[in-house]
Amino acid sequence: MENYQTIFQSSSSSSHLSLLNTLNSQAQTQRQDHNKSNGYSRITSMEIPGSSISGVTQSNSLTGVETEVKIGKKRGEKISRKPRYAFQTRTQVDILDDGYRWRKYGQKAVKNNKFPRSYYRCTYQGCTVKKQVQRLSNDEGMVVTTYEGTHSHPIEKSTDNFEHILSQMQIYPSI
DNA sequence: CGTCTTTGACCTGCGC
DNA sequence: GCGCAGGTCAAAGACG
Repeated sequence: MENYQTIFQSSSSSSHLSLLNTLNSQAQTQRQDHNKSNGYSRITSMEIPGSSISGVTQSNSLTGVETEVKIGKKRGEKISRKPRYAFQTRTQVDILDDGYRWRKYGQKAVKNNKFPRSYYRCTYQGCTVKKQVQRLSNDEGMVVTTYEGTHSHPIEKSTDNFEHILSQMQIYPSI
């Protein structure tokens, strides 16, 4: 029954979607090439010139990590796969305002990390996208945001700052 | 009153 | 089989 959409609806103002869509396409192509079983099979880096997120001037670099996840651990359901993208962001704020509405549904202490990991789910009806946010203990200025799945709907609010950042992202094929 | 966060319990996978 | 770690659920409370 779970039908995870990977096709974005057209939205003229959704550069976030465009970017993630690009990543998704790349990831799928690379997945065919490298066909690793699981884990972080590919790393994508992005350089962002001085920028601000939600009014906080920070991020100089982002690192995107694409991987695949087995899901369906929900009480005996079938196992399927979802793309997952991790972005390392150097910022003082944990929550990047990416234009979507998120509801926090959990927080867990992570081993070897003094900061907890937070779990968020997109609140758009029918959207199953999740994200995890975690601050690195060995680099307190670095926040890792992991997106799981892709949005099948337009952004709900305008986030010029974030769009500006994304628009300047340069995607490197690999590390 | 609706929405969101907090937080402990619960479930599952994995390594030993 | 057991214990640990990661991920999710859901009740209760906070907040606008």
